[in-house]
Amino acid sequence: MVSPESIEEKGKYNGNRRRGDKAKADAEEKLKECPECGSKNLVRDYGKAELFCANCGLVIAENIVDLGPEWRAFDSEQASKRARVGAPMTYRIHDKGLSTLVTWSSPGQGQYKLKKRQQWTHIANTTERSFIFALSEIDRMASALRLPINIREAASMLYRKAMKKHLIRGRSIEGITSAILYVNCRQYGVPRTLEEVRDVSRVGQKEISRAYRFLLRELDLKVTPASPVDFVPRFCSQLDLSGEIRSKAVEIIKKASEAELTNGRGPIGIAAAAIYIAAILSGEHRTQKEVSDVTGVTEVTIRNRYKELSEQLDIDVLL
DNA sequence: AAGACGAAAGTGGTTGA
DNA sequence: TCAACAACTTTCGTCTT
Repeated sequence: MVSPESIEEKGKYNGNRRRGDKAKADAEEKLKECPECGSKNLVRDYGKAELFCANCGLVIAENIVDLGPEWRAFDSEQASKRARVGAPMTYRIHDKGLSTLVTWSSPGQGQYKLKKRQQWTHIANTTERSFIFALSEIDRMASALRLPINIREAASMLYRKAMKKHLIRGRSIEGITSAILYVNCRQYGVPRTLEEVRDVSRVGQKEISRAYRFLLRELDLKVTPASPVDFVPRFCSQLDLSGEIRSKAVEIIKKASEAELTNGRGPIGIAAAAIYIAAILSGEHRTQKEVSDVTGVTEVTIRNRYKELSEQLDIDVLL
């Protein structure tokens, strides 16, 4: 599931932790998985100072201490060399580069070369600018979607790849970055719905799906269809439902897929219906509207799925 | 008044000639 | 490229609690 690149990146990140933090690190070792859903996808959000599960969204700890980067920068030069996602630094480097280039051109070289050089720097300037913007957008959206760091890194790398293949020109950065996050969430088994991505994006759903299909085609990415099970923990958490209901819903989904009731159906609708049924069976009733609001599928679809499931799996749903 | 139900028409994406 | 198609949505009237 995890791409080789991100393992390398992670290794770098965890590799040389400062010694003084050993105690803190030990404390963190104990919290390796989510007590709610058992997922190991825990994310630290230093902005909000909390530790939460990327899978179900459960906040595990608040007011955690920011360990900071594992390196220390003693001056800006070092900082720019050591930072891995250094948008502001790149600005600074670029500034430097520009002025150097201009002073190099002596009067004797003529106007043509100077003009060429300016054109070149202009292009470098704008592509770099948009790249910086793309990275900051990836980070902003990933933050809003509460995605783990490995997905953010994978997203930056995918963007870089798209840039190398010249797929960005003439397309909106927002569309591409949104689509990239959508892809990566799926590849890492923590799928977000298209609506969820759209809500944190600055472009509409239509543009995101267009960019999504475009990327799949051009980079021939393989994205396995999302499983309904992947959505269950997060939806249950958002509906404030217990772990008992979560496992019941998963059980229903498994039976449904064995009975081939999931073929051709949208995974989110299946998840929604399974959760709806599980909640009723466990006496923690949620209305179709409540489930609909969280999952983004309509009540009609929940009804249709839940009818199919309850009838064909012989589940008696007594209200 | 709120929730559940289902019919009917509309939408957007996929598929196959 | 176009039309058929399945899944899903929108809308709305009706029934139940």
